[in-house]
Amino acid sequence: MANNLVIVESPAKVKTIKKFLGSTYEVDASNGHVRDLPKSSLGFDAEHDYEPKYITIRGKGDILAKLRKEVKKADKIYLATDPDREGEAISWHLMKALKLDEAKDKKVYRISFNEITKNAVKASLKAPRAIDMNLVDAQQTRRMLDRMVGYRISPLLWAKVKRGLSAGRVQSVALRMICDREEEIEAFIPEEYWNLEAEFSQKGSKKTLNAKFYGTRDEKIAIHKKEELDQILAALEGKAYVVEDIKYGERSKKPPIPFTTSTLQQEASKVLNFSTQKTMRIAQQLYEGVDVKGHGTIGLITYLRTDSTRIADEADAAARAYVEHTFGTDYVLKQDQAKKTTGKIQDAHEAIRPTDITLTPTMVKDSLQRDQFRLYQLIWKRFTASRMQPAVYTTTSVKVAAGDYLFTLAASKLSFDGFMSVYVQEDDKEAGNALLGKLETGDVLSLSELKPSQHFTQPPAHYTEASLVKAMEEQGIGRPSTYAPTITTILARRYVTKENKNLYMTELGEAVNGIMKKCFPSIVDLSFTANMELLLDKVADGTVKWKTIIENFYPDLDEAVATAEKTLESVKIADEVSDVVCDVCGRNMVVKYGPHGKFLACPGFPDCKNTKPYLEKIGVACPRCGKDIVIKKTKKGRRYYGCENNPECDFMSWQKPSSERCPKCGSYMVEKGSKLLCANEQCGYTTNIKEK
DNA sequence: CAGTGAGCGAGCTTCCGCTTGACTT
Repeated sequence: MANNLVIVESPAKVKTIKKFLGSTYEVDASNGHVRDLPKSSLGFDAEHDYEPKYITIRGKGDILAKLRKEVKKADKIYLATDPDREGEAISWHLMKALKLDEAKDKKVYRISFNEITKNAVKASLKAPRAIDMNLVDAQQTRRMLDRMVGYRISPLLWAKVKRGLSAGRVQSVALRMICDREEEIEAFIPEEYWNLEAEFSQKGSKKTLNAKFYGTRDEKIAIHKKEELDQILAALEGKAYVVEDIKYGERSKKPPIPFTTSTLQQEASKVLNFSTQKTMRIAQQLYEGVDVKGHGTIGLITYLRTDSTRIADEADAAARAYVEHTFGTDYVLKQDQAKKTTGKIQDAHEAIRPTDITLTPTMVKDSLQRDQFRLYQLIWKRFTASRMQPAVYTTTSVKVAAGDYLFTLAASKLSFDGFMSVYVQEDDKEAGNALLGKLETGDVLSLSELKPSQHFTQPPAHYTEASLVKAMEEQGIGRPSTYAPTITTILARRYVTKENKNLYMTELGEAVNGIMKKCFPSIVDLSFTANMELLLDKVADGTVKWKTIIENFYPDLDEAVATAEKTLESVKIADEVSDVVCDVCGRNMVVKYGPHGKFLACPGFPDCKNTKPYLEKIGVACPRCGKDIVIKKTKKGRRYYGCENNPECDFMSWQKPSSERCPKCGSYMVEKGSKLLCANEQCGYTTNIKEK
């Protein structure tokens, strides 16, 4: 009996695939890449043909050791890493690291499947092939270009700006996009404009109809100034509002397509207020498996890092059956509509969907933590909706004439909810006009009020994590596995800060972006990655040798770095000065960043090595001793409030103390959400925080 | 969701992409 070994990337797949293949197959995972360029050096020598040097990635030694043992026992080895550029390279590295190319007594195959279903996995075994070295070379090119950019430019930033900084093909462009947007916002000049609404009353109802000013019969008029508005208002004085034309129609709204990593991150940010990192952390938990009562431990969603909207045929059929059973035949998406959501041919993974649609959010609610439940519910609803019919609105658009002017009135009514019976997005919720009676041409409407309103055009919005991910995806920059980590990096380098949900560039970020644009304009050009991909495609199809690309790129980069080293002025970013005086030498202390966050240091370093913890005052006096209350953090990073006079005063509180006093017992009060609670539990007095 | 609270820390850093933990911002 043959002993077979199948190696995949993700350990979460192992159990499922083992179940498909039976006892003659051992299945194990590489946990991603196993070898890489060394962390401590460039990893290739420009003088010696750019031959890359690969070593085992730290922490992957044990995994390789285990794989070696299993290889020993096997006759046939199937390299079943993901069907994409990185996956092909992982297979090649595995072959090298496990010395499979030297084991003459064993057969080694490359197989691939792009969904974890029994059919797909079984079929892959029947179509084994050799490793595609062109594809591997494309990956090596990508890897080396990234290494060159990152490891040659970062040290320049250490020398010219500050230690620990970094630059890279992806992060530097992400930063650039944020900086460009901020420049647009600063350069924006708001323009005044006016809207004019006519509000009509409807017989026997409090509900009004609202028509928008359009212009004359011949042209649409935009109102820019108050004077223009006043002229129109004067002309409208005393005029009758007559229905001149009515059109009835139908409008449909398409169901959403299933989630990819990027759209999941965007929607989870919008609906659940999750950061990209949080979304991925919780999705990973759902993917790895949760103990669901009555089902044991099961993975609730498919793979979470994907750019495909493709759905396995089995899952599509199951979803249609579920929708038909639950909502009725009318609600099932017509077959031809669904085909349009099919992704590219070579996508490694399916869309993100529930593994079993019959496990409804309600059924698993008790087995999940709150955030797990909320994210699962979002994914479940989105996928279910994607297999459902469009929603249909009947629409009425009315032209209302008043003298020479025209108003337009649009009303719509949902006539078939379709997918919206499960999945409603924010922008679907806004209420429009609801037409109660029937209108006829010639009807005179009774005007209750003319409502002019002044507006100004708005600058583009700041990027949020979600909108940055969307923009990066549109530009082809970064991959599903790197969107969240890239944001974490530019935040960690303090190029960017996050306030509420918005990303703002810092002085440091602006300086680094300036250097990049000046010294490496082609690398921070938004089209750099797209051009790189075109070249990599040529390597993948065998028309260009990978070293040709490297040889054409590196000398130019080398020269640009050398020039910058010579000509670029050092940039000094001043530390933020605090009002805390150094008790050793009397200078004002400055804010520094250590591994645990901010701290205060003497600007005289290294002569004066005095440091103090950074304390942020909240402007509230300590209820016990009257000194300032400061924000502190526990070892675990949780925020609490304490007295700056600690340890003399031991006042501490989890909740934010308020300067208000309890009117009932005179004790101090704390804020909790929008409530103000008395800190004295026996008292129990609560009130709402006053609006300011 | 409930229970939960500290005093460090400034010189060898850095890339992207594949994967999962360890351990905080």
